[in-house]
Amino acid sequence: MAKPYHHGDLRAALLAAAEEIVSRDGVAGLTLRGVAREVGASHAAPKNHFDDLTGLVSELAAVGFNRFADHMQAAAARHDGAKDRLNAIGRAYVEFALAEPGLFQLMFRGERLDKTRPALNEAMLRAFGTLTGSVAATHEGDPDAARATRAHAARAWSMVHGFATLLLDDRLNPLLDADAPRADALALLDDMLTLG
Amino acid sequence: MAKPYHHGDLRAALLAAAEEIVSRDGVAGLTLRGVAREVGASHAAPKNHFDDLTGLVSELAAVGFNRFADHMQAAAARHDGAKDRLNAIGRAYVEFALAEPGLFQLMFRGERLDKTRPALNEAMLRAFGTLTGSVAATHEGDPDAARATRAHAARAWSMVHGFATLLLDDRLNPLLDADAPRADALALLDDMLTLG
DNA sequence: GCATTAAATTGACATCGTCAACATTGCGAG
DNA sequence: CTCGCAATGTTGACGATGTCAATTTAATGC
Repeated sequence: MAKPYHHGDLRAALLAAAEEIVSRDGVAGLTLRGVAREVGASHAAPKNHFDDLTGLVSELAAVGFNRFADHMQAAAARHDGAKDRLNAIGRAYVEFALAEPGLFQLMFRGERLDKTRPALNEAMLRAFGTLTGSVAATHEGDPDAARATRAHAARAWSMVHGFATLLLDDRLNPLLDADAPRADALALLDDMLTLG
Repeated sequence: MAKPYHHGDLRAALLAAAEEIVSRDGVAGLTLRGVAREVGASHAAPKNHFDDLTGLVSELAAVGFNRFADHMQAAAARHDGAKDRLNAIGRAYVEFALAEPGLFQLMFRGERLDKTRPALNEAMLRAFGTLTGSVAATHEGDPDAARATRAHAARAWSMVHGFATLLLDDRLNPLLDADAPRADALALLDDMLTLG
């Protein structure tokens, strides 16, 4: 699908422009007319490919979640053992948020996200599935695994997500080295993950 | 300050209306003209008390953070022992987010927040101070307390914040009982906090 | 009592999302 | 091959929003 016609592939161009804008101006700077302007199209052009702003944001979020899942899976593949893998995934979670803060925030901006869109729903399942699946692997052979697994998954997920979120919002500064907050954040994350 | 004149106390009325709107329509429904309309003032009336939308949001966030701090401190006061207190604060953190989802999300919407406003800055310090301070209390007498305390604080904070955030965004549903997700969430939180 | 200053209103402007009407292009049926 | 149709894009309009400048109204201080 999405063969060239008038423009070439306007849909892809719009998505690329949207990502560029989000990375440059943050999620608040993302506007339907802005992306259209950036690719030299008319202000209502996006309507044909995405229905409205929610549609564009949701499709871009889907792209983000797929890249997010890729990043975590690649990190997991580089480690052996259930526990090491889980920690690697957690680190990848935060690394992604730091590498693409605008995109990450967009992916978790609930108000302008239509999670029923197939692309987004599927990408979310993929991303979160790699995380929770990795937790389940640390409970192999556990008799009453269900409850403990659930709690562990929720804790690991909440921990890295909260850390990433607070970090991007400059809320952890009181806990970080003022000279190199970015690098210190990853050191702090490692301390958290290996805390016992 | 803020004695009555034309309206009575328009500043307080605007803040109350803003909170009402946020709680009813969510943070996306909060608009300068909307709050002015709600109190029967002209559309530019808020400009005199808050400079712009960022100002209004920041002042409302300050109110929220103070209430947030109160809620956590009250919960802490109801328990004895450093560890019980910390868990109680964590529960209060999530309870607050569930009780006032709109306000909580507004308080953590970085883009429209001016953290240099004295009221907001002070309220944030108060809220986060009770949490991190409570963590420090669990490390009394620890020789090399500094590093471990920092990691514990970051972990506790990230955990409850991530949990609250994911919960409000309907992202934890795969882990929750579909029949009573709200109640199950608090049970899951308790499992997380007492995990070992 | 009066002037100064704070508080509030009015009107305007640019931008945004969205919609309806219209134009253009590409594609396939005959 | 061509002609009609549906997919793509464009234009113009509407209401809503944030913000600003100019103006009016009321309270406060001397």
